[in-house]
Amino acid sequence: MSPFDINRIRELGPAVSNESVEREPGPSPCGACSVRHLTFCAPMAEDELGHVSKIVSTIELHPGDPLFDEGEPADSVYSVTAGAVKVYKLMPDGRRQVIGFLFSGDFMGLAHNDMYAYSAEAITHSAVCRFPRKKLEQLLERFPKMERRLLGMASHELAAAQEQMLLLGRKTAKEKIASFLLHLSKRAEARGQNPNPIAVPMSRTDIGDYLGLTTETVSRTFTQLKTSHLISLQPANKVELVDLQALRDIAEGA
Amino acid sequence: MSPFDINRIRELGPAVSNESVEREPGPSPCGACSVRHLTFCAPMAEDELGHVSKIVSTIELHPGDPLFDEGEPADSVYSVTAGAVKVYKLMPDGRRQVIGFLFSGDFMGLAHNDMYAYSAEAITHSAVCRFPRKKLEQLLERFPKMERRLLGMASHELAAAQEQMLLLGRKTAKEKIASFLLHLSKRAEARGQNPNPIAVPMSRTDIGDYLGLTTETVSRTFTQLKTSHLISLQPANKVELVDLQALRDIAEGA
DNA sequence: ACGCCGCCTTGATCTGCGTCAACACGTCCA
DNA sequence: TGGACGTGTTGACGCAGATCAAGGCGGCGT
Repeated sequence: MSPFDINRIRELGPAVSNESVEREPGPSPCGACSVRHLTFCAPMAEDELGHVSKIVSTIELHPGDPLFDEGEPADSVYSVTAGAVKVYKLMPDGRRQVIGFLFSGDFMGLAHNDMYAYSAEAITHSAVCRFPRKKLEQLLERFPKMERRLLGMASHELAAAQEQMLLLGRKTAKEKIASFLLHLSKRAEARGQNPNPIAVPMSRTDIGDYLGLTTETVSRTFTQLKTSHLISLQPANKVELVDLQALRDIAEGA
Repeated sequence: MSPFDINRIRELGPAVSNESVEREPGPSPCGACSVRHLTFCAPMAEDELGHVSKIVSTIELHPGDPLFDEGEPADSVYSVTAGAVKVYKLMPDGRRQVIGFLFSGDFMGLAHNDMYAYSAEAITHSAVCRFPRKKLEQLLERFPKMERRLLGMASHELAAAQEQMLLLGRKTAKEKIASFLLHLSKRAEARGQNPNPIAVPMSRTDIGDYLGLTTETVSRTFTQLKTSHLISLQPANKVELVDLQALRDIAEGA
């Protein structure tokens, strides 16, 4: 699991160093960001790539750092290049709904009007790429095919959101937790990370706010799954999915 | 009161008839469909419009008629031109989550892969416009700006889905119902219909499956709001929002 | 006109999860 | 070294909403 084997692309734009690459689990803004440009816009011709790399900048975030808040003018779109970020909505009395957890390769900030629809905050030490909206739009003007890629990503997001509605509206606590773990595993695999002892970097409270549960219920359900030998809790916030099929059965409500 | 009782599904082929304009609140496939093309793709040049009208066909649906099922190959995108349609997901044991209610001007079927992510079924006597995916894609090739419109619509959908997550995960039954009624009202207004005594064409069961509640709780909450003089239930499934501000306060959890 | 059938409403009871509370454990810093 | 703090776990109890059950009502077909 070597984080980023750079070589892929060298940044042409500002704030670029073609040598500085961290191989750590920690963020590696530049290298990872390059990789992300590819993911974000791939496949992309050389000239396109040049244009894209000129408009981005990398931001490093520490655990708990806010990136933007719901209601702020949405002047940028972001792509996560390392770490984990949560996006959430708040009610006036403080009730919180986590809309999603973002990892390397995920994007956020596509707003249908001019304001962010949610707040974003780093969970772990993270790095994100910033795409100023104005410049991104100019780029879309120039390379209309990028819109299809964006549309594809938005559709994907939409399908995920609808799946989450089913979870929030109709699943039990146990089904929610099982679905959540399987989802995390699938996404880790998709991004080339170890899908089985999965990293679970977010707190019980965050998980609860994502699944429509309290931290106590999350905790109890974890121990229940552990006691039934479906999962095993490991050090460093890792969770091993011991009986995948049983978890799948539970997640689907079978 | 059956505005039209013609043959069930009447495919209108390439030509959009420009004369048949209905004046009824009931569905009006041809006229409305034309209008919808405009909405779907507006603003659109004359030649574009010509192209679009060549690829669509109109389908008439009666209450309870299915349009497509989750898991089917997604060969078409649909735009509702009259009536009301629900889209929903099912769990193996029959639990149901209604993902959304669609009215005139709404579209569905944007799938991120090749299968529909949900099932669609008419609630009232309805009409929808069918856009074969293949032909739509050719059109997108020819008129890339349409993709921006589609992207805008998808982003809008996404924001709505995220708002619904907050509702499903964190709101009480009363807050859910109040939010739902206000949402219906806003959408009726957006489409130029009466926003106050609002039409509520879907059943209590559908509402419950949309809000993550049972029909009994939906019913009880309606009577509770009625008893508190916040709403008034009128004949023909109409609901009057008597105290808008109080409803808004409840919906926001204030 | 009648009876059937869906949908809605209402009541009684049950329960999954929330709430409140206590405590264990690790980390940080004085 | 100790204590304050944040995070996680566990227990006891309560409640919002689910479940079970019983009508009411209106539309529709014969």
